[in-house]
Amino acid sequence: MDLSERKLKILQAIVGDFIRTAEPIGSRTLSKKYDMGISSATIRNEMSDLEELGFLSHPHTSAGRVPSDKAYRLYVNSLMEKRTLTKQEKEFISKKLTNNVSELEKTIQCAARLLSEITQLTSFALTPNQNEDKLKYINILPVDSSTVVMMIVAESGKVSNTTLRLIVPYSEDRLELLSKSMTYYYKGKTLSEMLKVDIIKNFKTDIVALSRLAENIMPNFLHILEGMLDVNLYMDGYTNIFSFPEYNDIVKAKMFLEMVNQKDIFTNILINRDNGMIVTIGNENADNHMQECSLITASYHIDGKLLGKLGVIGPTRMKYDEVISVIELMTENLSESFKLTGGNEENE
Amino acid sequence: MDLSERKLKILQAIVGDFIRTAEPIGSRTLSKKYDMGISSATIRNEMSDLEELGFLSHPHTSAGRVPSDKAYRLYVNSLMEKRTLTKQEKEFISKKLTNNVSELEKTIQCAARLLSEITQLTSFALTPNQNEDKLKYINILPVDSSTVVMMIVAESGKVSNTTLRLIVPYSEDRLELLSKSMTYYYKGKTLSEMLKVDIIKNFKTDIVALSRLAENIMPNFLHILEGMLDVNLYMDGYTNIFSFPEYNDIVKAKMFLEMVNQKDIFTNILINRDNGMIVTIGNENADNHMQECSLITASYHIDGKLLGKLGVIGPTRMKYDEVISVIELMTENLSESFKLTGGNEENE
DNA sequence: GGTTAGCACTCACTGGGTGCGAGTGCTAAC
DNA sequence: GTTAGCACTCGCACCCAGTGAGTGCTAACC
Repeated sequence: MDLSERKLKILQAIVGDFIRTAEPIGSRTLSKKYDMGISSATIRNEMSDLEELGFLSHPHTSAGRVPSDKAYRLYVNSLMEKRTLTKQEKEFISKKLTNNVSELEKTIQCAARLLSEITQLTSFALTPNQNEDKLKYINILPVDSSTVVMMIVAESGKVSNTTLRLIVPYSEDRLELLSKSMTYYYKGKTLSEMLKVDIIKNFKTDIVALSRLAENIMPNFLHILEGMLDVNLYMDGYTNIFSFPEYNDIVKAKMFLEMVNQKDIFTNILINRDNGMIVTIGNENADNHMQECSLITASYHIDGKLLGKLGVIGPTRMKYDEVISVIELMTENLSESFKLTGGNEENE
Repeated sequence: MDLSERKLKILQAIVGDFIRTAEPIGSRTLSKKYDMGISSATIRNEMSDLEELGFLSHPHTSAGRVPSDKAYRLYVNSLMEKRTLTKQEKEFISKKLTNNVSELEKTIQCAARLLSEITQLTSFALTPNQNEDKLKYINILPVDSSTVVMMIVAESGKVSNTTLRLIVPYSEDRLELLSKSMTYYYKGKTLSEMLKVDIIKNFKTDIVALSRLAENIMPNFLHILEGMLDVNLYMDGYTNIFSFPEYNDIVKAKMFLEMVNQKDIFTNILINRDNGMIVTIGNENADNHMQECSLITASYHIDGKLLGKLGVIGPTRMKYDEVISVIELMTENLSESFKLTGGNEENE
């Protein structure tokens, strides 16, 4: 199954050209464009072999050849020359990303936008999964006679707060006691562990005096915890798909847009993907509606722990070399900037 | 310029039919479908008059008539019968909206989704403009030796917090003093007033002992304030546009999607619109790319003060009666539920 | 045996031609 | 003022032939 040097060269030329032009590549075109020292007839024979091996296909008898998913896979794995970004490009990216780094969610959103601008594809960024994040403290502060703010601070620096209107009376002392007790009780537990414990029951028995207040607050507490565990998906560049001639078909464009707009499904696919740089091409994607797309994701981390994801989705005919390099650089930049500034972030 | 009863009836029939079918309406079709007691020839004469008056137009000589923007305007203003929603529909909407009312942003996001589901159009919801919201208090809390959480609470109940990494040392006392001083200084000022004051300068002179700490915190403070003033735009149902045959043209679909995806521009258009139920049809829209669209917005309020907006955008051929009724009901519901639960919200 | 020139063949695409049908505008009669 | 009748218009679907890019095969060449 090892291909000859010449076959590889031909395949590389076809994939490269097709990525650029979206037109099926003919043998004569190839022989004229690249001086390989062989005639179009010879190229035809080689192409025929490559087709038999599953690397190329024919839209119809009298058309040129089109690379298959298998060909793209070979291209990505070994034929493709990794694109090294210029210093300007690198600086541009890191400048844009470190600009307003003080807010995690906004930086991630900004990364998605930047990625779609550079690659001209549909991009997405997933905020970190906070499952393993541990509780630092809980603070309940008075706002007015019936309103309090509940604030949950995690070790990563993530903060969540919610304004609650209470139906039972409270005093500042009691609020403070409740905050302290809850902090004492949960400190060091991960957020998902906290969700699993039957909080209300435990509190009822432990701190009887506060039970009514606690009963009022606890359901909200659970709700906030759930909100903290949610990952957010930011997407950008939906309409970039229109610049690909293969999506000039209204039905195809519609299907693509409907797919990427089903955020719940899409988020799930992303969450369940392995970490690191992952490229899945066409039929390698499990999802039915993604059989004509390639999905590239990479993960970034915060203090080496919480993992979020960043990537693009587009037609299988995409500039893999460029896109991979850009995503690589961006995830590095993100991880770096989150490490340096620590938890300097605004939460949701 | 007053139209005869008969002309109005014909016009109403044409607009109604065209909204349903998207097909130009012919005189014979009309005479067969509606028993008006006049022949197709008479209808043709009336149609010809209506065309001269600018209410109808001809795609080409041998096609039926299509309503103009002027006709839609007349239809919306006087011909249309207001659609009264059934009890089931009303209950469905209010149930969906009050479901997770504890979080303002999420409720608004949910409203946008619901609206696009019901109307099958592209919907949007704008979070309230917080310009007039006044400061309640500022609280800066320690997280670890170099990290603090800054929390800004507004009178409406809106809370914003940001984790800051400080480069100067601090003590709990100093943080508390700074919080108290800032609160004292800004309490009762609106958020936009706070932005305008040269905060750093004032603080340098007022509280000399804390100047270094304040200097470190102030730029972030400004940044958070700006974030609190930002309105958020939630949109949903982008791909609904594909269900309209007039957008089967890939160029049109692309233009529409690119327009609504330019969130900055779109947000601006929405912010600058009058409050209350506003319908702009086709060329009544100032924006160039909206000449073939109708935009319907209504505003909801919170405690009778902060105004947000909710609405839809779609082809001029839309079910105005139904859409207007739904939006009306939803804004009422939103205003109501925000009033009842007060500031029971989670901020961003 | 690999390589190449030559040639017949395939097939999408384009553009002109045609018939159909829905609909109009006009006219003359009611 | 209303209506029937009729010529006319024009988009649309369909057919058909010409074009051109590209293939597959064969026979000759190195």
